[in-house]
Amino acid sequence: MGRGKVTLKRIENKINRQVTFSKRRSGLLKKAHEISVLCDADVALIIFSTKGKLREYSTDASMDRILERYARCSISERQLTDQTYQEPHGSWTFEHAKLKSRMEVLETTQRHIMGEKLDSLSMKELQNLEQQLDTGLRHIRQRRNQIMLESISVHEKKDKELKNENSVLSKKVKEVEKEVARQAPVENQDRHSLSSHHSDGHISDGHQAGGDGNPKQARPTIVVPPWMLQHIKH
Amino acid sequence: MGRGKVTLKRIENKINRQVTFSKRRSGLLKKAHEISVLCDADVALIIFSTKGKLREYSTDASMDRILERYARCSISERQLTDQTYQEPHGSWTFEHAKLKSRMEVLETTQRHIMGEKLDSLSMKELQNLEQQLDTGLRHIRQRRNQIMLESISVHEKKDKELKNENSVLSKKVKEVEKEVARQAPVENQDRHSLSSHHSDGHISDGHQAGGDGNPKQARPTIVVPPWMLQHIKH
DNA sequence: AACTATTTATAAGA
DNA sequence: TTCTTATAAATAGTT
Repeated sequence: MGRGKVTLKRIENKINRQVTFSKRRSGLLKKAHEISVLCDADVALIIFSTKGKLREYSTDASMDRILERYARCSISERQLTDQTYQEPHGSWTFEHAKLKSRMEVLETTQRHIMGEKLDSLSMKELQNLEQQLDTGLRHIRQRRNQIMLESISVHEKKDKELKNENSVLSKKVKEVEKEVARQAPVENQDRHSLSSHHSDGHISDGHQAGGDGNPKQARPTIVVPPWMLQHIKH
Repeated sequence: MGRGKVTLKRIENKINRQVTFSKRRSGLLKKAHEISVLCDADVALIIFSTKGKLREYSTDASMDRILERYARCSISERQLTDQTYQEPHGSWTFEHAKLKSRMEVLETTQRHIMGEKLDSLSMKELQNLEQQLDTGLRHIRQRRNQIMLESISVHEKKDKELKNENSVLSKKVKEVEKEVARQAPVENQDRHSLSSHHSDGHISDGHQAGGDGNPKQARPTIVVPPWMLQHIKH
């Protein structure tokens, strides 16, 4: 639309470029406004000249609103397609809006995961969700199981140590009693009752750890409830 | 530029508006690209249709860069021109930080839910998580099941309708054939082969819907795979 | 999705 | 920048 055809290439003549820019810019702004009004569309247009001068148009002059809306859209799009999404540097309203919308997405997902607001999901989405949760749950159960088994084994070890200590102490007590009985055999019944009290104070799990008896036989039976075992797969 | 002049007013006819929007949108995008290339300008254009569909253009496809640049400009502009310019409520840096930390929490939870980074969780936390997930998963499966059953019942209904239609059509065809055979019993074999071709063209799922045969008997057996049933609890 | 009569945008010139 | 004008481009209405 002009006396010559245009080729899509940077206009090298500086003056010419400046003139064309000025003309086209107003044309573009006008058309942006037109489509906005005629077709009831939300439009945002930002133009920087080579020299950095800014001109803008936005439907209802609400640039912020439209940019926020854009942020929401572009974020949710990215979330769907780009798993390696990273926050860019630099912060301002737009970043804030993006952050906000990203959080909304996260919150919605969280809801879905907890089994709320499922009506909006398609069957395919539900299936994906289910599979992810199933996998996650399996990992969690594995991990919990591992922790429990570790805890059990720690307790067993401690138990064993305590038993050994106990048996050593028992032996010592017996020896001491023997010694005492040898050195002062008089007033027998009084001493006896005293030593039996001592014995009660010992650490003991209710059965007599005999002398140097094999501790393997003394290990307590720990019952693992069936629900703890039902997810062990390896 | 068209057969009629445009008046700057919302196009009331919906179809018309949609068509005009589509045309003008591509025109606008083209012109945005042209000014960007011809005049070496930085342009960002965002267009939302009435229905919320987004189309965008930005120089070098770097929308974020341009929007950031816009933000810088627009903020410094506001600060220069608007003496009453205020940071939005408290420092928004603070707001931003709060938002960010909240999001980190959400993201961590999400991770945990997906069965990642579980090492930092205690057994109690794992147990809670497990229970929540289990409940959520149950809801999700219930919902998916519901959707599937609904879909199945819709299909069954459609199927039944089609069968009925089919049987009606079959009856009609037979009657027509009888009529034809009665009115022109000559050249028997030719007519016969013709009518049998007709029959082949009929809508049919492979079994002959006999006359006024009971459609209930004709209903196909829909096999529900076991994995679809395993979570039905009511 | 094409076509085409018109309107609109704009390149070149002043 | 602005005005003019010839011409290219866009597009409204139509098929």
